[in-house]
Amino acid sequence: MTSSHRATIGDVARRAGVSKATVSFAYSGKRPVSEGTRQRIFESAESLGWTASESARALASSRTATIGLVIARRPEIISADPFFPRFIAGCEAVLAEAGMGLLLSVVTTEEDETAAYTRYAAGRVDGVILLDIKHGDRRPALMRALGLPAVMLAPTRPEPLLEDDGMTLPAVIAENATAIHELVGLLVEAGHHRIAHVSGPPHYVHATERRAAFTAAMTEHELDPSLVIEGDFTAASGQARTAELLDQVPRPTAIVYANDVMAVAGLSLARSRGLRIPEDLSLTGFDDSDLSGHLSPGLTSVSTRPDEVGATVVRTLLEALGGASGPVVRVEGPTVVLRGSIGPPPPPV
Amino acid sequence: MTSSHRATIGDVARRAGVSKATVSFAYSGKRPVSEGTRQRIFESAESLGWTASESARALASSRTATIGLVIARRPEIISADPFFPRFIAGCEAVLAEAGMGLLLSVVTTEEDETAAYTRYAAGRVDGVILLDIKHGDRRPALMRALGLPAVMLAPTRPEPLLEDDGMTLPAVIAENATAIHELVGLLVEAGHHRIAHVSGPPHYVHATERRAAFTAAMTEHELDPSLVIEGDFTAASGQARTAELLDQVPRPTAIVYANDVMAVAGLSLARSRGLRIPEDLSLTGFDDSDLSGHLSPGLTSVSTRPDEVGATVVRTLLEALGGASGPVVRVEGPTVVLRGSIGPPPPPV
DNA sequence: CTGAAAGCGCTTACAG
DNA sequence: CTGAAAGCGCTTACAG
Repeated sequence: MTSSHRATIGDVARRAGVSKATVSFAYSGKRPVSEGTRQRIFESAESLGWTASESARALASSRTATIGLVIARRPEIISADPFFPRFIAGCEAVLAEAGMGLLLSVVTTEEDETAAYTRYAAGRVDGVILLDIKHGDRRPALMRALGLPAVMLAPTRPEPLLEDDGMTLPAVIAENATAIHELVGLLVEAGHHRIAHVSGPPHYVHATERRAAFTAAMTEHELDPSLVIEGDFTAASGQARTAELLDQVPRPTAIVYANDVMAVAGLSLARSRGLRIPEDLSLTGFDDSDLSGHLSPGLTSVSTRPDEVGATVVRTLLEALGGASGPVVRVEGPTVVLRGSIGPPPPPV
Repeated sequence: MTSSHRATIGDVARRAGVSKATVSFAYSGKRPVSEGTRQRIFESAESLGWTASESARALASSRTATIGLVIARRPEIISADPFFPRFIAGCEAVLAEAGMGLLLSVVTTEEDETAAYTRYAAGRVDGVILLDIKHGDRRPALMRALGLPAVMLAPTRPEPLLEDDGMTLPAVIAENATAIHELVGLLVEAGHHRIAHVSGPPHYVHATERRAAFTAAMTEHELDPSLVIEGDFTAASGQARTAELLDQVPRPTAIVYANDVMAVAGLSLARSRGLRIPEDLSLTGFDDSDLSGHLSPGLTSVSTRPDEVGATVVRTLLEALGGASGPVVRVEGPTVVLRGSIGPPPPPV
């Protein structure tokens, strides 16, 4: 209140009658400070409304207290995916506790993606989170070139991501295969034989993992595993691929979708063709969006706990920044959420 | 390549045979630099792989080149709202061009919200974007207390947001009323009389604006404007409120929802009760989510161009940071997207 | 058109 | 338990 400008550590030190170093140590705890001195410092800081300048701290300590996240998807697809907001909320919970922040970019081209990481590497973040890992993903190499610490989230440790020298990036593994196996098992148990899968885009590791799990599960049950058709996670593809499947003779009695949006679009299309859900057709989604639980009937889906995943990813990154070498953490698998969209198949004609 | 550590402006200056000042000016353009010198500087920088440290730049120039966005909603609701990802993408487009970044927080309590803004104010951002303005919103006062420049996005300039001294925050106005009027007009034209509205939570200015527009439009057409029922933007409320409306005798022949998710949940419920869309019931949403266009039938909705809104908001904030005083920018209103979910009402019984 | 130097507000060895 | 001082890597008056 004495000055119209923002207080600095010097103002606090002067008012408390100590050195700037002592003020700094009182807050960081990196050196013991006597109780009385601490009190005076905190009081001075409070009455001056002082908080340390993050810019100055960043320059002096070479730590930005910020991590970066670059999402490389079309905005429409992000908005259809309940994963991101929950994931980010999970990240934030851990970051806020550590007094850190999240720098976010949404990009659509590889060029913009590289530009974003490059800007991040210019002293903007301490490390980054790599999502949506692709087969042969170029980002691990880019991270190394930029000297940017990173942790990746992937359904399995993808072999092509091993770096040149054999070192691997820290990773959080969140597998999806088990849930797909469970879904197929439930449908088989209910009596289904012709089960189809609408997959995600094959360049994503998580999409091919779900697809491979579907094929494996069908094979295990000695059913035809070839009813797989490629979607791209959009509502448009859910609608179009479902139309193709429903045109087949005989048509599938159940469809396992790689995400909820495609499933909801498919469900709507099936209904518009006069099919009853689940009497004529069973459907399952993936991601457990808020909408799925409140459709009529509800959409059976898979909850992936994105908030826990986000929290774990950030914790892993912070450990890696702290010097822990290449930890690989596995988070608990997703769980199936059973709702009214599945039932026994219709009686054969 | 000569050193294993990151190059600094000093390294570049030495290699190019100039002073650090000249390197700085060659990049900022704030002082003329001869063409030959520029070339040598850029070459030196490139061969050293130098980019200016953002931390140092921030400290020296008192500009963080970062803006902040705090979203105070439950993650489930964010994920149901196609607005945010597109809005953020729109922000990014402008920010990236300016070499700036976006710091994002997702919070659920007022306490965490305040904490987030407080951290931002500690030299983390140059300014913030205020979304989801509420009646009597406390944030303008908070921004002033923290000395944090801000721009707000609101459907109208809300009077309670005038600051104490009569100064107002810069604002971007994106009104929704016109589109609601249009929707009601379309339904009336098709022959509907009993039209209901499922609103958003009344503390939001944008929710009450849509609601008020509905009431006004109904009154204009000399129809009963009282069929308004309060939702909260979640699928659950869309389902529950629709159930209540369908239980009324006589029941409404058309429902105008304040967002798409509620409309989709409502549509699904109506169908599960054996109602045909649009023969028995017409429905409209708001936001134009990717899903809406690919349901069968499609959901008539309102496109709000969130990307343009985001870009405009950022431009307005950057102008304000540049010294322009309290600009108020109006962005083009949203447009109705007509799809199969509306038609003539069923013949009276 | 260019340079030498102060300064941004912290952190952290060094010294006591 | 505490202080004086150097240093983080830039930007920007001041001077020529």
